[in-house]
Amino acid sequence: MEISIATLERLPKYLRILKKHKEEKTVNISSTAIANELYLNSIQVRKDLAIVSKNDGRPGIGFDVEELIKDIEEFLDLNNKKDVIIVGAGRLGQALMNYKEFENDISIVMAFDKDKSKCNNKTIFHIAEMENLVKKLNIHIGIITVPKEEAQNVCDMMVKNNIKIIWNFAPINLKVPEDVVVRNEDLSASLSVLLKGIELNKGCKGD
Amino acid sequence: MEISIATLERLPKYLRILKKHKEEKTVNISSTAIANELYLNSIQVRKDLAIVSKNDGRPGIGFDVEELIKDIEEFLDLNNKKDVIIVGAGRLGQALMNYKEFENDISIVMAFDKDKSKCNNKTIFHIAEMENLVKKLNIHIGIITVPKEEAQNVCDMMVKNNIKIIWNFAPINLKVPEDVVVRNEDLSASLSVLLKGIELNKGCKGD
DNA sequence: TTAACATCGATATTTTTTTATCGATGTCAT
DNA sequence: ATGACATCGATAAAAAAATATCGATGTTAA
Repeated sequence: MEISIATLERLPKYLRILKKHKEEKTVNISSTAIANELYLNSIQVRKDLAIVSKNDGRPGIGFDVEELIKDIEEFLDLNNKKDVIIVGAGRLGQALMNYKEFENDISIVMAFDKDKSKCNNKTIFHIAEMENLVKKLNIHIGIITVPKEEAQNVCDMMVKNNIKIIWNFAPINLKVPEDVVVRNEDLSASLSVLLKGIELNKGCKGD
Repeated sequence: MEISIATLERLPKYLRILKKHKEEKTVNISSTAIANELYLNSIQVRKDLAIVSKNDGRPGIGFDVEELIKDIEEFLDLNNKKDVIIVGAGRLGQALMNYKEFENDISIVMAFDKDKSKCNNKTIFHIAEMENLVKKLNIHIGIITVPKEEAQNVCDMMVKNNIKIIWNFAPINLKVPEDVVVRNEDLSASLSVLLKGIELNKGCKGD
C-alpha cells in the first residue's frame, strides 16, 4: 500500500496524542477518539493506521495504544536517530538545534555558520570547514537556516558533500540534482493560508 | 471560484519568483517558465493564476509580470499589513520577529514572554500584561512560540483577548472555540515527510 | 442469555486535485 | 505575407484523497 504525504504528515500527530494517552495509562483508544482530538474523520484515522500497523483494532474497544505507538515509530523509523548537519546558526537555527520534539528522530551532529565563534555549548564550525568534515562522516541530511541570499550556495556545498536530503527554511527554490530531495519549509505559504483562514475556515483546526 | 488550500500555498511561491523576475526587468513570463522554476505543472500554474487574476496570459508571450504581482498581492491582501502579537520570545519567536519575508504581510506589534526583560530593541512584555494591552488594540492574530506545556494556557489567554486567528508553533493540538482558527506549524510532520523522502521522492522539489 | 451498543474493516462513493487534450490566438523569423 | 511555433483557456479525463455505507465482531449491562 502506497502511503500518501498527507497520511505521512498525520502520523506524528497520532503519535503525539497516543503518547499522551500512554502517559495517562490509557490502554485502548478508538479511532473516533483520536479523530476527535485532531479534528479529523475517524475513517481517515483507521485507514491511516491500517497502512502502518498490522494490529487490528478491536470492535467495541479500539486500538492498543502501546502497539500503535510501536508500529508508527517503526514505520517512521524513529528511535533510530539520523545524523544531521545544520547550516545557519542564527535564531532559527538555534531554535531547531534545541527543539526537543526532534530528540528521538534526529541528532544534529554538526552546525555551521559564517560566524565561527557563535555557540551555545555546541561548537559552531565555519562553513568553509564543511568540505573537510562532512564528507567522511557519512551524513546525508542537511538543514538550511541561512538567509535566502546564501541558501543556494550552502545547498551546493551540501550537495558536493554528499547530502541527499535537504530541509530548507530559506524562502527560495533551490536547484539540486535529480538524486537530491528538498523539502521547503515555506513559512510565507503557511502565513498566506493563515491570513485567508477566516474566509476558508476549514481544514485549519486539524492542521 | 473556490480557492483550495493547495493553491493558496502556491501563491507566495509564484509571488516570489515573479518579484525576482521583475527585478531582472522581465516583462512577460509564461506559465511554463514559472512551472519549471517551481517544479510544478504549467497547467496547474495557469489554473491557479486564473483564480486570482483577471488578466489573461497572451499566447506566445505569457503573462505580464507586474500585473500578476499586483493581482496576487491584492488577492492575498498583502501590503495591507496586519497587526499581530507573538507570545514566546525564545529563539524561534525572535527568529519570526526578524523574518524579513513577512515584512510586507504582518507587523508584529507586540511580543510577550514570561521573562519580561528579554528584548532585541523591542520591548517584550510579560504575559500577564496581555489582558490590559491587547484587548483594546483590536488585534486578531496571534503567534504562539512557547514550549508545548504552556501553549494551551497562552492560547486560552489569546482567545480571551479576542484573538481569532492563531499560528501555533508548539507541537500540541490546541482546543479553541468554534470561531477561532488555528493553524499548526507542525515541524515534526514535516520532518517525517522529509525522512521518508528518499522512498517517496516525489512532490518534494516543489514543496 | 440476550439485547443494545460501540467499533471495526472492507468496499463503494463522493469530492478534490492534478494532469491531459485540443482548438484558438497571436508571435516571430523567413 | 505566411508557415512554424509558443502559449493560452476551456473542457475532459485521470488520479488521489476524503467520506459514507454496511455487515461483522465483540462488549457491556440488564
